Amino acid sequence: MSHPTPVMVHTPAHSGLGAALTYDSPTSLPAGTLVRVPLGSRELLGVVWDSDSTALPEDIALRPISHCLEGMTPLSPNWRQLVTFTAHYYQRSVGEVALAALPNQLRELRAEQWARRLKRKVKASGSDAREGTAVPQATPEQVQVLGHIAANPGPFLLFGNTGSGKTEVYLRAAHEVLSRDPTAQVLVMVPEINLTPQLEARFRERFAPLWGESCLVTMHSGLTPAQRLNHWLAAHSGHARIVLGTRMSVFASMPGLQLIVVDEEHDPSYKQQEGARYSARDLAVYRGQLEHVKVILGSATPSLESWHHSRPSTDSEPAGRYMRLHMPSRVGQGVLPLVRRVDMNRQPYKTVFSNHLLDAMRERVTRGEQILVLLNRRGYAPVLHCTDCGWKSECPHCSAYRVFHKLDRTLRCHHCGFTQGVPRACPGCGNQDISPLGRGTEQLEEHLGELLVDVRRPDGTPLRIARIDADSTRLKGELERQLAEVHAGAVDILVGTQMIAKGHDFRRVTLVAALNPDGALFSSDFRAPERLFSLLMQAAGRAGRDASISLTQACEMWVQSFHPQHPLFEALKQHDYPAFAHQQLKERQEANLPPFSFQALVRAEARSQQAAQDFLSAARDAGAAEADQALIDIYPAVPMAIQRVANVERAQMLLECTSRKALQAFLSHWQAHLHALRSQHKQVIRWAIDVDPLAI
DNA sequence: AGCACGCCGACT
DNA sequence: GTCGGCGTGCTC
Repeated sequence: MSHPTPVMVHTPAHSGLGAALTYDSPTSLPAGTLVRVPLGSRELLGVVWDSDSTALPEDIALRPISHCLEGMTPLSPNWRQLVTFTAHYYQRSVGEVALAALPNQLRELRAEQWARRLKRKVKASGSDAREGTAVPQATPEQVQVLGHIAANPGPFLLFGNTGSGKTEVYLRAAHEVLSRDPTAQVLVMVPEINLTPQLEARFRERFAPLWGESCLVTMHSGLTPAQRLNHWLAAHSGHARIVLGTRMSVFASMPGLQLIVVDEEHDPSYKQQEGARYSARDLAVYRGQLEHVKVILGSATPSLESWHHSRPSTDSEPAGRYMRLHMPSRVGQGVLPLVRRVDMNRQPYKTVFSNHLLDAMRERVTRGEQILVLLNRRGYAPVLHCTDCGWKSECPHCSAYRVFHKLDRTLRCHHCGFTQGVPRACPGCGNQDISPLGRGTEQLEEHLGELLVDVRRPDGTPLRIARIDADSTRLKGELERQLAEVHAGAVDILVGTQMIAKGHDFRRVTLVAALNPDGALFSSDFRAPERLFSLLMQAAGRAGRDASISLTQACEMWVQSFHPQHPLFEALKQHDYPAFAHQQLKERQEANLPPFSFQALVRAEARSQQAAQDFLSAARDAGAAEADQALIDIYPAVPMAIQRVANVERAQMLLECTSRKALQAFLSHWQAHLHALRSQHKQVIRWAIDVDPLAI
């Protein structure tokens, strides 16, 4: 008996093979079964898909399925629906999304290896429960929040400062579902797992004593292929009760899923920035609805989207779709740091550290306390420049300057990676005197060392400054090593990029300084203030987490700015996210920006800027009539902020609409035009649609 | 996207 | 004489 079987394989949407391919199978295979199928001269992993009414191509002889990966439960209808939705919403092929959501090694596994693995797995499952540690008493606030979560369908926006005890709420909510039902599973998502090892530690500490070490698995890009496969199988089989992972884990196959937690839900790293550009946070909410499972989004500075969606009802307007739960207190004796603004207009020209700040830093170090200094620019200086002829360290391949790295005396392009040694003399005029322009973390570290050379720690030894950024942590394990040094108290001042503001508790930090945050205030990117506020709040949250210190000495967050009266800093001073959000949302509403409208971005890359823009303009013309009818604005094509990267010219075109549905419907029709246009614009290297883009 | 097939320049 | 450049075109 012959069964025509639809199978999804990894084929891109623009190949004419966007839908399922039909294969021949001797037996009827249930949808969700993993199979290997021939395609051309290759053999690929595929997933048997739901047979809809897709017409079979008549003139093609069906090839047989090579074999199926037996002994594994088929992927569930919910999983397939999540994948289908993602593909449609983000304008990609279903096969691409489905196969990208599966561990890579599953693709390479041949039948014999598969059989061996299944046998091995059975004996591996044993319980190894360990000694438990005391579970803290829930605060009245936590009890109340948990009560709301139990009594309402969600999704919930858990709004609470660093240290307000959000993690304890996650733990208890997870414990509740896991202990009620022995097959229940919980998905916990974090922005970047290596930045938040503490969360993993707390989940392990709480649940390993109950259900063994293997009850929790992680999913992130740092796993080896073998680990990824093992962890994926543990989740898929239901053996792992808690999956803790980054954005990719939203696609984890979890048959017993009962709860989804998205920690730091505002974090931009939830948005995938290549391939299918999905938002794992948005998909988590969709998945929750699909699987009738509660979703908790947590943040001290929620995304304005989530804040808006969780607005309480007013006289004129109904409440948003999410339920907002507020946790205002800080657990323990910790108090929120005092925010101090330094008006840089009153400082001498080119001041890096105001004297006030330096004095405060000296005082803290002398007392044996730690300091964080934030600057969002790595390297020594962002530009090298000749005072004679005006030569600047431009990258020959990008429309950007190469950054001067003094430590290894190189000029490095942070966009394409092009690196050269620093020239001895100006390449333009031979002048020996070329000088750095602007400041990066390397220079800051050096400069600070000179300024504080006379400062001694309580034990009389000289102070130590360390730098943490993408350069200093390039080697594997280096971040952990450096952080351990800070925790051990070997470092007094930590200079770094936003990396150090995320996730880590530095218990003895009592002063955090942001040196030059003004760039985000007047940025062309309308989300820049939101990101800055979140970064500063998070950085402020690093300070004063050690009760013994905060009792004796107030913690401080210093902000040096030329616009100290800016409402963003006012709100920061009051630790008042709601005020900030209110002001920002008002601006967004007036300008009709998200969350009051929905956007999509088409990006094109070509050898010449003209070719990239021509393609986009043609696409605009092709969709003009339909877009007009659907009340969609298509803006003219423009060069991207960094127009050229690695000798490729980039252009983009923005689409905007007040209806998400209308925009989505338009995009799926328009795709076909774009594919057709692509063949007429042969100079275009590639193009892609980014739905709900984060940066424009 | 792969991967083959296919038709033109510098090497063992 | 071949090795190999990447331009079209096909894959159930």
